[in-house]
Amino acid sequence: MSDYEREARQQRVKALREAGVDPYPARVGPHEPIRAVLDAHGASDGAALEAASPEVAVVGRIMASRSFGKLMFLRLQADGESIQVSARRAEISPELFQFIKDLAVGDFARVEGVLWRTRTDELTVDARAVQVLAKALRPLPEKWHGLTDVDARYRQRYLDLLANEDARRIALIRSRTITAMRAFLDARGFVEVETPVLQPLYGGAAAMPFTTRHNLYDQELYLRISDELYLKRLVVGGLDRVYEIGHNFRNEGVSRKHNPEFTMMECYQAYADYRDMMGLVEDMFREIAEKVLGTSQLTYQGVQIDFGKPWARVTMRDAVREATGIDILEAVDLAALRAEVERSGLDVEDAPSWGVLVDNLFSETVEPKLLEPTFVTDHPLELSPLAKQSPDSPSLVERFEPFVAGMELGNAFSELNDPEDQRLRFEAARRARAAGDEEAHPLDEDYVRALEHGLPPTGGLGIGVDRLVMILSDASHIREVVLFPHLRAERREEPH
RNA sequence: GGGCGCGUAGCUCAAUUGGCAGAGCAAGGGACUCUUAAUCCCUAGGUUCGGGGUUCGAUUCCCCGCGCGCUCACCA
Repeated sequence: MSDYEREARQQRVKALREAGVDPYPARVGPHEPIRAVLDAHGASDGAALEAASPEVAVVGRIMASRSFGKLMFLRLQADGESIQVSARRAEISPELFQFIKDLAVGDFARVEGVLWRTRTDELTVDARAVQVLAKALRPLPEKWHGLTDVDARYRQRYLDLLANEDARRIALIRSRTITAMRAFLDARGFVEVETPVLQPLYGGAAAMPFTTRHNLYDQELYLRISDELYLKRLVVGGLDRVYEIGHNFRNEGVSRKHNPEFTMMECYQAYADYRDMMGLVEDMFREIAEKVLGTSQLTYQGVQIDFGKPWARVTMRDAVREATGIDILEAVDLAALRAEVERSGLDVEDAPSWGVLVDNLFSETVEPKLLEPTFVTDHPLELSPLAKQSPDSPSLVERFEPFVAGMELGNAFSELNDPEDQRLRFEAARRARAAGDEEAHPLDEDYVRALEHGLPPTGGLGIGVDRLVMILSDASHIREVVLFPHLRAERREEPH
């Protein structure tokens, strides 16, 4: 590939070295944040600055450069803040002036100088001394179209962050969201823990795992698809309120809402049930939105969302009945439900079991309409091997999923703590597995043993953090909220 | 995995019916003491994603491959 520009930049680096200047020095001279300079002098007018001639030193990346012969302007940017720098031939030596001229857009520098205001009243540091901090060998993206190539934006996120304000905004919203989530849980007495990512047996969700191996123990391992079973073991152990924010890995499709590696917050609260967890979600989302955005009201992809109000609550049965006229508790087995679906003329994919058919009905007729924050409750038992059976209906469990803007943001239930029931559920899943359902939950003997020692009644909740950040940042694709999303392997560029 | 679309200079994009591959920005040289996408002159920069085919001639048409996007399926 052609590297005309790169060679020119390498020449500059070489010239600096030959002149005895380290282009990548180990020490940065004294300086203050650009924000501090703006705060201290942003209100001073030109006359006041001229009288005081305040001296400042700032550091940053050179984002723009405009030269007028004996005068030049640079824009220095650091940590999202920027300030203009000037160099005036009349004020400094010819050597220093040339040195500044030889700096390139993309380079890092420290500038000591005197504050003044230009004719356009812009606060500007007039350089008196300049230290090169790091030379760039490749250029920044084009300055006003920015970087729009989607693939490049994800593969070289650093360029995206430099060129596109929105990328930075989303990264900061993500950080503040997680900070606010921690603060919320910490304040309620939840203990943050870390459980294994490498698991000898995966569980806690219905999904295909990534597999790996530990050489020394000659052991097959899985990257976790969920941390649920470990967190509940901790509740058995007396950590009554625990949570973990971490990555789960699911060896499945990639879509607007799915990244194979994603961030999940799971929390478990002893002596609580799924209704308590609904209250927790309402409080948590309201508090996070207020902390991150300053308001509980927001717009996601044109949809108005208000986390200040209580969420709508609807059972899966009522939601499906309202959308289709079919009562899933009247059509109690697969044959009956199939007949109902057929009679209704709905375009719903057939399924191998009653529970899956209910889920298909729900996904296709209800889910896209759930724009307002809504808890959908009481799912088929068969789809929920870790949730407690509903006292009102043997075919349902105490479970809910929070939906916002048609997107499922999590999952929660009253945790199944009856070890014998748990064993039966696992065995049912094992039969489904034997019948070809690759995603059926594997039997975890050690987990059943833990339940046998006693798990108190416990409410559990998982929240898809990436999707929550999508909602809060109005991002349409999960890749926008993951700094380095999963991509196909790149063909390696030839080394230079 | 299926369908549709896209791939041209470092970046953002053009290129008539199939007829000399271009512009802006960035880069190099020059002019310029008030710019904010500065302006002006000059220069350089291309395996048109890769391979094959049709044709006198392919960025353009066809086939295969690669990559990316959208979408469907999958993902409770």
